Amino acid sequence: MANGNRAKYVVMGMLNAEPLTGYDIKKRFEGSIVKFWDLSYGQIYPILKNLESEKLVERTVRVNGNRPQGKVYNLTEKGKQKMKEWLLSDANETRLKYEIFLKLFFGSQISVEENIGNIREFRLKNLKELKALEDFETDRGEVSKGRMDEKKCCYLVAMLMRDVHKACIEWADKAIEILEKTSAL
Amino acid sequence: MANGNRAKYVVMGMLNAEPLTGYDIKKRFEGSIVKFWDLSYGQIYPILKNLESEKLVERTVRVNGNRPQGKVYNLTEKGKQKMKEWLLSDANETRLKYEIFLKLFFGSQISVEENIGNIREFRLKNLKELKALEDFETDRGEVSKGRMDEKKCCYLVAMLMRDVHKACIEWADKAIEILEKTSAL
DNA sequence: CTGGACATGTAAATCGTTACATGATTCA
DNA sequence: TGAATCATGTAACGATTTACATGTCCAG
Repeated sequence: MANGNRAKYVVMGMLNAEPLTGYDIKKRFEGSIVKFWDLSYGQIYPILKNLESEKLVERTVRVNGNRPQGKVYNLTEKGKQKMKEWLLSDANETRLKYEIFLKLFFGSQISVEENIGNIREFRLKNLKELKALEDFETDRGEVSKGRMDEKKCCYLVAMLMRDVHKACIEWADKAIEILEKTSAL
Repeated sequence: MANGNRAKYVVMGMLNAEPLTGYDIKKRFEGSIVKFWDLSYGQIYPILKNLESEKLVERTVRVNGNRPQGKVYNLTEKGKQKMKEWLLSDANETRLKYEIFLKLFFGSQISVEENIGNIREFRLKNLKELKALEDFETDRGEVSKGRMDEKKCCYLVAMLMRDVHKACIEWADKAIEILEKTSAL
């Protein structure tokens, strides 16, 4: 397993919250905080088929009026178990993989000014991501005894993302300052 | 091009600094700050073949004594041009893709204590990465007029990585505190 | 003379994206 | 009636990993 089959668990995690069609799953990413984990239909439908054959999900038919309209999947007990196992397994890969690292690493192949340009762009993108996060930052979730409600989960994820983007922006400011000194020398 | 052919540019970037064999390229990642961008032989050799057919690299033979020993590649003028183009192109993807996001996002499916466990592990891994960075943090590079020397590049990358890992650790402390309050309620 | 580092590659499998094909329903 | 949205899927390609196969050179 190259990277631990994350896509599979994204699907299962979503189905654990509520029964959904493949189409629904795709749509759930829009406006979601985990939109960067977006799956394509080319992944979703085969995964659903696969999960069904493993009896990790069950298929029912969504009825609208008297017509069938969509295959709705929901997580079985076995599926819930598998999902929990994954949630409790070791999270791998804490390493960062920003393209800016690579460009900066090879930065001696371009001028200082050009490097500053790249950093400015990196800063700008982080700023945009930060702004996009604002919607998620407000609701801390209920203070419910011993339970993790979904809002609290979302809040914590948003908080981490915000902090990382902020750190990147602050770094960019420092880096530009250092390089401008070099440049002005 | 799904993600802009980064692997190709990693190879070219390395060859721009010095002529190397495929084997050398692989070894260059060990102990390097961009070790997370490690390529497999299954990628390196086909890429090298490909770059040669595009005349972006040239092959010579490394001679050791009087025996040939390894195919050494170096970047052609055309290759340097391509590399520069990439360095000046828009860096895409500033989004973070930590597995912890996903686990936290689905965190309502496990207990608060289990979530705290995951966060603690995330914290620990960031701490390890931080320590591994210490070697790179020292040398700021020469203050050379208008040029980006390799040490400065390395220093800036290390600085960014360090800042991000620090932000993650600080977030983890805050998050654990919040969750412990919930738990103790 | 043997194990480890040097060195080059291929095959298979997995993972993921993009583009395409198809068709039903809904609403203006 | 035509566009948008709902809905399901496949095919082709591209990226990446893992495992395998092969062989040389050098030091102890």
